[in-house]
Amino acid sequence: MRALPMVYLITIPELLMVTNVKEILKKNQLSITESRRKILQLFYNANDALSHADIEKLTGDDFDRVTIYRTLQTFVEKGIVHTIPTADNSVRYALCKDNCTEGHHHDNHVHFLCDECGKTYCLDHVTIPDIQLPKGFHQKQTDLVISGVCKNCD
Amino acid sequence: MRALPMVYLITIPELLMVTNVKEILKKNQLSITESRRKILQLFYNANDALSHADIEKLTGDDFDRVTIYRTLQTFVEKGIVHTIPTADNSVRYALCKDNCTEGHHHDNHVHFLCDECGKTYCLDHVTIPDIQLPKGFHQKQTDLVISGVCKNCD
DNA sequence: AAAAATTTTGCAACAAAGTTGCATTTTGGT
DNA sequence: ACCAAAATGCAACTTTGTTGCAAAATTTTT
Ligand SMILES: [Mn+2]
Ligand SMILES: [Mn+2]
Ligand SMILES: [Zn+2]
Ligand SMILES: [Zn+2]
Repeated sequence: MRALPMVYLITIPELLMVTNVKEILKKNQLSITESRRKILQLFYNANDALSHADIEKLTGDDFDRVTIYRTLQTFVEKGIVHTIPTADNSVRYALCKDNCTEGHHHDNHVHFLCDECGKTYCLDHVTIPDIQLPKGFHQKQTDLVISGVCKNCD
Repeated sequence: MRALPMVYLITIPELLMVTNVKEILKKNQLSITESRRKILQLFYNANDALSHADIEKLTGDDFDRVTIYRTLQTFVEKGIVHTIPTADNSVRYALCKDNCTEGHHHDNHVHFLCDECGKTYCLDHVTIPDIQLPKGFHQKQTDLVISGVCKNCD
């Protein structure tokens, strides 16, 4: 009989992670509530963007739908997460990695949507090129979303 | 008393325009119905993109909401109009000017959304630059939407 | 540590947006 | 004019998002 493969179970001390999230909330002058802690933690655990529906599923019935809407809105306002518009009309949210501040986002990176697995990626190192607009048009925000097949579904 | 300003009223013969729209429907192997004719005509009259809500207002209660949804869906499938994703999660539709065919769109131009007047422009002459994606990612569709202040609201 | 002030949450009610099934009407072809 | 196929209208339903307000939780003050 062959030996079973060795499995290393690494447990990350929750206290550390929670503290981390707490610090971020404090830094942004937000009161520490269960919903904000848990939802922000979800973003740190996920490696892709989350929709409102995703969060609703992941949190079960811990929180009311309205609370999730308001929490996401707050995070966007504070520059903690940014929104990603999609062609199918369902906004996703992802952590801001650039130093975004209250009311001012700097996430000028490209977003990728996989048609296969549905994942939304922040391509943090792919920046949006400058676009020359016709006379009279003044640019404030630019969203570049590419869809196709991701590296996992390749 | 000053003379009133001269007003030139130009009436465009409806028959001509309708025929034009009819031809486009025929070319796309779609049966000529009142809703398709009227909605397609709306797009030819408008110089900016239209949302489902816009069309609902413009057509009054001529058609059911569901018919408008289905008509737009058909137009998109046939390559007559293309969708424009927006940050506020409301899809707009605009005529395809490139030679798009059934199931294959080629509208790789930039879209502009005015924060002031809410208009959506197809910047047909501003093309989306090529984006170099990380290994393993395969590009199918690209949407570049810029928001700000348009030339009219400047 | 307790009380007061402020903020956040959950609930209910509502509005807007979109989908589906099916009977009726309209369209295109003979 | 007739028939088959396609499109429409209607009803019912789901999903998504918003608002007001009382209750609960958090922060600040004492
Ligand atoms: Mn991003
Ligand atoms: Mn366009
Ligand atoms: Zn994928
Ligand atoms: Zn404008």
